[in-house]
Amino acid sequence: MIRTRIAPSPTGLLHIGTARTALFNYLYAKSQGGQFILRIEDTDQARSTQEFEQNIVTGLEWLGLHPDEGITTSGSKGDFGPYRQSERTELYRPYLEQLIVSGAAYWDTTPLEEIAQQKEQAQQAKRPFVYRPECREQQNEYRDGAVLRFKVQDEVIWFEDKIKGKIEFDMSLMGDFTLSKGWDNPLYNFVVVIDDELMKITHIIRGEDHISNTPKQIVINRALEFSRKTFAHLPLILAPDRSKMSKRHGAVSIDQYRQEGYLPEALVNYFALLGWNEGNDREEYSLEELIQKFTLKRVQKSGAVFNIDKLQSVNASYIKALPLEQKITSGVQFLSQNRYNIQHLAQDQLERAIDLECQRIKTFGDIGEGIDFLFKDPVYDSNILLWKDMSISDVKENLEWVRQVVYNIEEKTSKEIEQTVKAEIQQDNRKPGCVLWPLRVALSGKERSPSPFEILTILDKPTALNRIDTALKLLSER
RNA sequence: GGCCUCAUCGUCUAGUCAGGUCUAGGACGCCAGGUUUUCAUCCUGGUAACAGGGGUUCGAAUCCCCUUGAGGCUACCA
Repeated sequence: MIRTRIAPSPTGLLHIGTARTALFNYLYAKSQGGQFILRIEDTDQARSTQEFEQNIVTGLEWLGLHPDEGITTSGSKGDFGPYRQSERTELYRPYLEQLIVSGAAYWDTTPLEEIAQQKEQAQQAKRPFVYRPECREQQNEYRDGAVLRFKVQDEVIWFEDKIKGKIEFDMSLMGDFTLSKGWDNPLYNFVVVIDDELMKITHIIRGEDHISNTPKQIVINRALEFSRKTFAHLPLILAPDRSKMSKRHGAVSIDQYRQEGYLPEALVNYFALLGWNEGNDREEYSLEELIQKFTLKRVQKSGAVFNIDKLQSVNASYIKALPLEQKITSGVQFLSQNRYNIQHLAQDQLERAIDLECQRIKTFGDIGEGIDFLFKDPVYDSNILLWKDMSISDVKENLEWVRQVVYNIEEKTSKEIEQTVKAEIQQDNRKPGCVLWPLRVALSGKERSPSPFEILTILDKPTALNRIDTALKLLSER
């Protein structure tokens, strides 16, 4: 059974990099009929919080990446828990003891300052610094303030990365690294090996910033005689300057995208294509389709710049493709969130407005700006009522004329209204633009908006006539 | 500095493993045209790349070497 995991630290909001790594773990597990586990790595008690954990767990589920095991919004589940490292401390001690007994690890009380000094000396002498203290060969016991170090052997450690291929490390260049601070503070590289073994993880899929941790974990894993793990290191998501994505580059938390009105399906689709493709031109995939098609072999080797324009374009097409009910649900939610007075509109009018606006927006966060005139009378500069080189009297004459047309309209759909109005225009020998531009501006108060016919299907007739009167009044005051 | 990784349009990428069908394809962006009263949508077209240098070969984006560039890691954080 293939088992993969995502093991975030709750030291911040769910990061897009973490989400993407989770997605690839999820896709690989599911494509192989395996399981996907969510473990919380909160050994760093000082920086970890409940809130961040909650944010990560809900964020992943919002994306549709439901773990088979581990921490979920409805609590912990699975047979290999606990799934929070902070609740696993007593599990680690026997393995620490085992490493000491087998001679693979030793206690070191060398003060930190002394090591730093040695390091500096080596650097000044332009020699690589490899920490191998004399006490590594002594049979020693725990003393206050001691750290447990792994006794690194001179050898070449290599592994076959499923994405990058063979990667080798000359361990004679690596110093003895720390496994645990005293008995009670086991550190990342040690803990992760124990947890992955105990949770029966088979494939470790993570960001390539972990490549240099891999040889450490391999030697620990081997010293403990654990089963071999398969590694796959994902290319990183990069900021536009090609450096690692961080807060200074703008929105990096899934939460932010959620609040701005991105769809989880769009995010998933975009992230999947950021570093993976099927080998053809296809770009649209549901989560289910990704599971069908995903292979580690087709994951890109190099980092990918996160491009917000592309994400927006993907999101826009997902919004357009949404079933009407979902457009309405999300539309209503974001309109109220953005404090638009949607009560002013009858339900069916509101629904038409949202459906209409979904053609134009890139994110649901944008909804409202373009149709605020539906919720309140617009305030605008009367100059924009003038189309091209029309005179004020010309505009007034056309508006007065079209007021009568609007007054007589009985049709309900935009298409029917359009037909009727255009027929009238033709019959009266008018230029469409001279009528329709001022009408549209009078109704919307905007230079850019949906068509007047669309607007007329949403505004009730008294409001529409009222706005035309307002426009006429504005023109008279000039 | 040391170690590791990577390298096709501005960006995401197809093509590289099994060299010729590549005057290098798609998407986003941008530009132009069409539709439209406007903007958006939609449709059509265009723009733009094999990092450089050596090999190997009849033939290299594709294989090899070097250079250059970019990124990651270098904790008693994860």
